Amino acid sequence: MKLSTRTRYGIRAVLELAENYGKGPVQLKIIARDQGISVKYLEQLMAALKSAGIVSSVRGSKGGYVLAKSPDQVRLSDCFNCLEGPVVTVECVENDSYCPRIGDCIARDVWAEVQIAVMTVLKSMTLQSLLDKSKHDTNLHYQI
Amino acid sequence: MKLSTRTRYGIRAVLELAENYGKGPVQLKIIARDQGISVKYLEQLMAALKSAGIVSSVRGSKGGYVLAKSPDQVRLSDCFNCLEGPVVTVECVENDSYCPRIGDCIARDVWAEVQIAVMTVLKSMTLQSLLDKSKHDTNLHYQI
DNA sequence: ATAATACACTACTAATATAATAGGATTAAT
DNA sequence: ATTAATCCTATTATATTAGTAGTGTATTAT
Repeated sequence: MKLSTRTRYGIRAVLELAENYGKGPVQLKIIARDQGISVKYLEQLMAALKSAGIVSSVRGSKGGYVLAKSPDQVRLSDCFNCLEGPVVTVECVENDSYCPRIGDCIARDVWAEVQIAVMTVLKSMTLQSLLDKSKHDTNLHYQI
Repeated sequence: MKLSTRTRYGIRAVLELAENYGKGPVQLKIIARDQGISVKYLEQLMAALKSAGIVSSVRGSKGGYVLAKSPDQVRLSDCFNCLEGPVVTVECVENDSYCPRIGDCIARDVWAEVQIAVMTVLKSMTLQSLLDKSKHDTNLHYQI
């Protein structure tokens, strides 16, 4: 149950946008440089974040990306869902009609509870709450 | 963050052993048949569970596997760790010296909290508590 | 003893998913 | 027009997961 680079990179990118909220668009090449990610790969992550309504883009010269909402409106759970997909993919947890034993199955309960626990943590965090936590530090790069 | 078949199958197998606790060894071919898993694949999972001290084996004719402890002594977290590895693998959460920014990094806090949340759920469950939950049902197969 | 049974160990292969790269199209500012 | 940026699609490389195969070893029943 490893975290993909998609999610790790994507959340670092979104945190960088949160830092620059209200200061105009940030270009991909800047984020890519700061975070040590390829521009082309980052493009794909931003496309996903964009269609999820988390960021929006400004095309053309002097363009870039901005957060689509204020940092306190963006939950980590939204970013995670968008980048990583459902928290714990066990088909029967997502899809009630997947398995006929759904009423009886013990193991399903385990994964369902894990799912809820992770979502609860991620829903409780916003980009703003994360920034607040570390406002005493300067020049962060969220290098996970 | 998908769950591997190793973990899904392994936990189903262990639950089957829990059901048969005190009734002598259960053969791999029986578990494999019940759970719809290949014997050869299951062998590998049981080897891991054995070296983690969760199950033990009886070799030779009439042999098989048994739980090494009573079902209320086996936490789901133990099974999970053994089969799946650390809950959320983000190197910096496991290894303090991986990244120099560890003191500053915002994102790391996210994954550390997720890790704790998942472990808390899994530690709170034992094989016995799961069996108790479904004692009104007969002939379960934990078909996730 | 010997045959049958069942776990033990190691290596290999196939399938899938992740991670990343590449190239060209579109849009906007100068 | 030119430049700088996002947008879109396809392709490739790498890693992981899932599963198969074959041989070895211990134990029991006969």
